[in-house]
Amino acid sequence: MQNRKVTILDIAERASVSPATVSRVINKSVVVKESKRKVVIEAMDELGFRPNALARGLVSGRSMTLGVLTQDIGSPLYDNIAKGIIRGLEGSGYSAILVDGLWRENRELEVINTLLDRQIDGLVLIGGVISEGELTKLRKRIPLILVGREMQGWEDYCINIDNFSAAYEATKFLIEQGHRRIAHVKGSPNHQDAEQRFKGYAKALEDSGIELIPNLIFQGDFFPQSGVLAISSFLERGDGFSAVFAANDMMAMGVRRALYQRSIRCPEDVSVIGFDDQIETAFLVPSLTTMRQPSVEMGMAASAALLDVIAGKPHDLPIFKASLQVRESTCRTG
Amino acid sequence: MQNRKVTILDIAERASVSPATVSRVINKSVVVKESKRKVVIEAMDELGFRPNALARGLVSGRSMTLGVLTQDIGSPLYDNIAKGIIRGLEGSGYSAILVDGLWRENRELEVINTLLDRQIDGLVLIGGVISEGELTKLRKRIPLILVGREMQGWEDYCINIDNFSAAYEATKFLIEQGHRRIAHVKGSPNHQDAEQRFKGYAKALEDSGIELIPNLIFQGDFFPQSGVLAISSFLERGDGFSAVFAANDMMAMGVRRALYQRSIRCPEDVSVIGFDDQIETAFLVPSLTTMRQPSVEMGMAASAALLDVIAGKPHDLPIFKASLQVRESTCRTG
DNA sequence: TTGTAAGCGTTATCAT
DNA sequence: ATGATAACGCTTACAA
Repeated sequence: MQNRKVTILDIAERASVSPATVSRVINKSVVVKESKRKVVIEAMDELGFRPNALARGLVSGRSMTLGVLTQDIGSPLYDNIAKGIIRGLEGSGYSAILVDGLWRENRELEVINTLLDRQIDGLVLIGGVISEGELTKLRKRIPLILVGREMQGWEDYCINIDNFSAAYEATKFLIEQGHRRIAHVKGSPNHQDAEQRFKGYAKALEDSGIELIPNLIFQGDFFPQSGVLAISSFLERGDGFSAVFAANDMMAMGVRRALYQRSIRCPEDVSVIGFDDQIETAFLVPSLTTMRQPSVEMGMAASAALLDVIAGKPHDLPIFKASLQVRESTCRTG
Repeated sequence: MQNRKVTILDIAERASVSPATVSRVINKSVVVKESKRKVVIEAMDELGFRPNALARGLVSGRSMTLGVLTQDIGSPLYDNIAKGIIRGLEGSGYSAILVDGLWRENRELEVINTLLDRQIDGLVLIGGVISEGELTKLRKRIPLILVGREMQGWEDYCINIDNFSAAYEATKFLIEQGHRRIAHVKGSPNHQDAEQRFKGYAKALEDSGIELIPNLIFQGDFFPQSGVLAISSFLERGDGFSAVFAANDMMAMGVRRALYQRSIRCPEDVSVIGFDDQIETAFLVPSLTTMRQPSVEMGMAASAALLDVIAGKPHDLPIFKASLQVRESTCRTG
């Protein structure tokens, strides 16, 4: 399509210097006499030179590329984390290759391999179900940061909110509002955060001397439809409830929808609380009470930390906390 | 971190063949005698060999990488398109580098340059505000597909729904339901789809002999809050309305919310129609009538077409149409 | 069918 | 401060 690629040799020739000097100018690695530097810069401008990142990566061993393994492009939470990661790379010279693991370990391992083939300098894993054994192997090969997932003995490289405590707080809030029969819509099986949220919910009930009723627990999948199904299930099984804690906002929307269809008022008859605080929740009718997760900030922290790790600098991870956003979908009862 | 990278030379030595033969086995480019092939494969397995994508790209001139320029990671529509693109790459050997243009031409051009530096084999542009002049230059340099954007004389490489017609249809639907005073919340300025939707709206009114009332048009930004502000504006200016057409679903949610806060019933007092059909809309209360846009499919078509273009094969683009999803937020009036 | 060898466009290691 | 020159790991003529 084009005449020919302009290389460092062309610049060297035009500026009457050696290729090495051109390289030095590009990389600002060692000082080059100002007069030469100027000629080189001019030559690069005139010829429209752009360095070939592949060649640089090959010889330098640094590809300036990071891998990002997400699990579900299109999920509001994960997309926000990814957005934060990519935003955190701005101006760093690094780019991100984004791949989708689809919450399947085999697929995850496969796409990680394609990332490694591309000589990525570091990797961010968002969620996922890769076994700890594989993770242990992986972290020996490449700088690694986990977001939305935890791993024993690897705390310094994990960015997460405390899902257990957050769910505990959400449930406790409902209890303080006088609720005793609190249903729960679980997130997808095998998702660490979903498990933690369930456990926090259970513990809050226990600490308040409230019995956990299996009929009031529904196995959802983080999509709205499962919130709808949850309500059907609860109603069918006949154990009354005055509040529902859904493990994310989309399921909470489904819950709210199902209540409406059965003319059960929210929050007067049933309070609903979600999780994540995706942007839409504040605009629902009624607006949704939820646990906010600072997803974009978490993503930014992830790339910042990863860049430090790659540079061999000490990194520190901010502590992220979920925060309760009380809105209209919950109220006192009793 | 690791002993040393296993290269093609190690394999060659271990299998007692030349590096070229190993390469042939990897690429299946020419037939290698089965016995040798087997030894090579074995050697690769035993040593855990993985080819270096940088080296391959450098010498072959094919990086097996595509660039994807989106404008707003975290936006439901764009994320779904990106999801489709990435999904469409599965099994092709290509990976995607995702960058964010933030709807700013300078930023877009800058990140496109970083993509070109990385020797991408093709580029998908989702939306964006790059001038046609720049696009013309760009498409001479690299295989290009546009999604969610159109360009004169470049129709064979653009994937889009007809926003004008879709908006026309949405507005016409409201008119057929008896509405005459139909407000419109516009999408962000300079966004091609927002402009088209506005034009379709205006044309539908015109064709039905309904006067367009400037006070009933609000300049939004595709975020929910602008839907809220739109209602304030309409009410303040005092021109009555019985329906609102928002240029996307998030703004429609804001509209719905604002109506609720003022005790204006939806749809009894005011009908609301959105655009995009993001997953949540079917679960709202009331569920939202909207124009569905097959975003994931469009993304998949984009990568399929791009791969064809790169391969020098003829490509054809399916025609995508928006489809009206009638739900509860609209009803007859008058 | 296979091997040899010349690159691909840089950076990095020496000297100078 | 600068210039040769050897890598980096692979593909691809060209020979054989």
